[in-house]
Amino acid sequence: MNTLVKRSDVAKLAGVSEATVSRVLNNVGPIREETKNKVLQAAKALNYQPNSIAQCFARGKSGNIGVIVPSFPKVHMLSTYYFSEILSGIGRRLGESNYSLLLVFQPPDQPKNYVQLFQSQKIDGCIILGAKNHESDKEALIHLHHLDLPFIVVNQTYLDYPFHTIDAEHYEGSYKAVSYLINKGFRNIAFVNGSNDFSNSSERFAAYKDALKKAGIEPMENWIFQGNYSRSSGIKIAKEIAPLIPQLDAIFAANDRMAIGLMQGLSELGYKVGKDFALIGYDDSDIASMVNPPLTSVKVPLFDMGKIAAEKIIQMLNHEITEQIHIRLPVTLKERASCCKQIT
Amino acid sequence: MNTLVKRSDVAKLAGVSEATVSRVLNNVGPIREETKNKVLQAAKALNYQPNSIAQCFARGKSGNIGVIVPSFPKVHMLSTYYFSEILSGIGRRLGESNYSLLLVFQPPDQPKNYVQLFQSQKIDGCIILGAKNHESDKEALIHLHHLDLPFIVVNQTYLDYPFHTIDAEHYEGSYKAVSYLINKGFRNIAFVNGSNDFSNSSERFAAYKDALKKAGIEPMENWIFQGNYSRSSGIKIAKEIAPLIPQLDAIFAANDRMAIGLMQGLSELGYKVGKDFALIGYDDSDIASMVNPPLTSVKVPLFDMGKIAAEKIIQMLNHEITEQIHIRLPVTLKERASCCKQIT
DNA sequence: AAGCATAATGAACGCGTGTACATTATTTTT
DNA sequence: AAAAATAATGTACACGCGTTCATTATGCTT
Repeated sequence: MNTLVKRSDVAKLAGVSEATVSRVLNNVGPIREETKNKVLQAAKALNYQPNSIAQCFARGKSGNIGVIVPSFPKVHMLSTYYFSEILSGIGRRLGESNYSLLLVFQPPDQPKNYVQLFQSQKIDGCIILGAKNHESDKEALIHLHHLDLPFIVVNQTYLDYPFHTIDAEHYEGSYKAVSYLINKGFRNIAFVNGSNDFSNSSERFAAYKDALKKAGIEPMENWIFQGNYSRSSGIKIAKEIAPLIPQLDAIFAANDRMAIGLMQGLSELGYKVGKDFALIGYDDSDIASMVNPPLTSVKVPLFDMGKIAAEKIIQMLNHEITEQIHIRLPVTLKERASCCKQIT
Repeated sequence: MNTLVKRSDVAKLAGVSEATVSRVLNNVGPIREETKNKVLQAAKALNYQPNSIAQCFARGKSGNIGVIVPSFPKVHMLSTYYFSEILSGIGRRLGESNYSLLLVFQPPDQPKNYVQLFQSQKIDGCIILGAKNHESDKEALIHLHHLDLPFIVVNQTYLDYPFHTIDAEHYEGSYKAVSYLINKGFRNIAFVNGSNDFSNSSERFAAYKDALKKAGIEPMENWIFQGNYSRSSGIKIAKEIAPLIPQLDAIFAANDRMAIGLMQGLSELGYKVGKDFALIGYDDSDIASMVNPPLTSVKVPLFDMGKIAAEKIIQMLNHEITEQIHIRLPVTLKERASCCKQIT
């Protein structure tokens, strides 16, 4: 890789001007077939590869889509089914495009400044994962929005702001989950939610209450718990929930990791899923089918959400989008053995 | 984001030349304190952000480190503890540097050409994950190596080639695992390996045989199975292995996913881990502690491997590395309940 | 065959930065 | 105080490409 082949080399070999080389390679303007062949042949002979940076510089675009991954203390965000699936989806779509995927790990405890990424021209657009309802997060997004920068938020809905978002029907999903339990004959259903920083959580909570009420069941204040979407929080809550088990039929957890934490925690205390209580998780992550009994869960099309997010960002960069994007994908209930408790 | 602030704007406001602005911001050459302050103030006032692309262009470097993620049909590679942990480690280290992380998903079935990424100046160096022993993979790496391009291979060792590699002590890890089983009194130990495309697999296999022989046990040809590191392959192999269970004490699986597949498959056939046979996995992924019984596993410092890979690539780009890198990190055995079978 | 429209190509420049070299201001040396 | 050394700043250009504008070749009309 001593001296890279550049456009001028190709031009010289082909016996044409640099402009012609550029035109041939970019397919612009009318070109005589013969010239075209000469150029292509020369480019091939020299194994010419346009300098991406120079192209970007000349075009005034980076050709990169930034994907912002949040960071939480002690957790490797990517090692979470949720994020990795979305990221895979994004990668799949971008792989089919000419854009590159710039992975940006949001440093913890630092004020978020996505605008800088645009100002420095590092990215042309960005996809934001794991945004919270915090003021600081919202401000960062508002800042982007005010500058009319192309970005899209995945799996987080902001009611008060017209951001472009891709989300899933978490209200419906949770409603389905709880209704499913009710239809199975369970009536005493606890709810273990994740952090309220995410709109997902609020939606799930609302649906939980509504589904119960619809069935004529009054939600019980002390049957509602709050974890942080981690397995350990599920284990912790298991201890609080255990004394209530005699009265409880079922538990609805806001994600699979917490559900598994509950399973494990309660199991240690002598309560078995599918026997002493039913359990339903959320996300339908890979682990749902690995535990015993397998976990009934609400399947969220995370991969597709990533794909669509990438798709939409590309469209935005092509100015093919005029209206606000607010896509919500449907979710489905994946039945497994964790809800098989016999009603007594 | 109408018109971006550029160096000339800062120079004008500060009343100095552009070169001086550049010098102040890059900390080169002697600068009068007063001038420095003027420039910094002007830059701040205008909220100046250097154009990253222009910088890269001028410097002749992209400032990107490419991370190559392989793709296999039907699997989202990232959603695998293995890859996501390594990637997180890489991200952590790069986040502390000035390099950006360009995530490159290797399209399936396409001839690999990493050189192109360098020729187009998209990346300055790269970290390759999931490389195989296939000719095509090796050729791609040899090509890189011949051109003296900075790259490092993670978790794959090539004996015949002087590539830079970061790996873990998989021979020792497997030896430990098998010896552990033997020390616990198990003597009839089956081995379920993953694809032979990976050096990891060969190492594990060799250690399995050696550990047995060391204990005076002759490895049995028909107690050796081959999966592909997926859970479904574990489930499939469970059917083959079931008839042997009466004679078998224990199974050593080359990764956790297959181990869990075995657990599930054998469980369906009536054989319980920790009762009818002992089971030990590999990777110590998050799922190991989620299953029941929890899976004893060999813990591989994937996150650290990623961190070190990034560290080394940065050093290579700084020309701080002269000798071949061939790091192998130690692994440890993580004991859990899956090896508690009572010897009869 | 002259005139004109259009196709095909070349020449020249800008993109925003880093930096080598030239120039001027300041300090040190004698 | 003059000369020399050094600090501080400015000028000019390169980096490799896309692209506008100018120019030349070709084909078509009358």
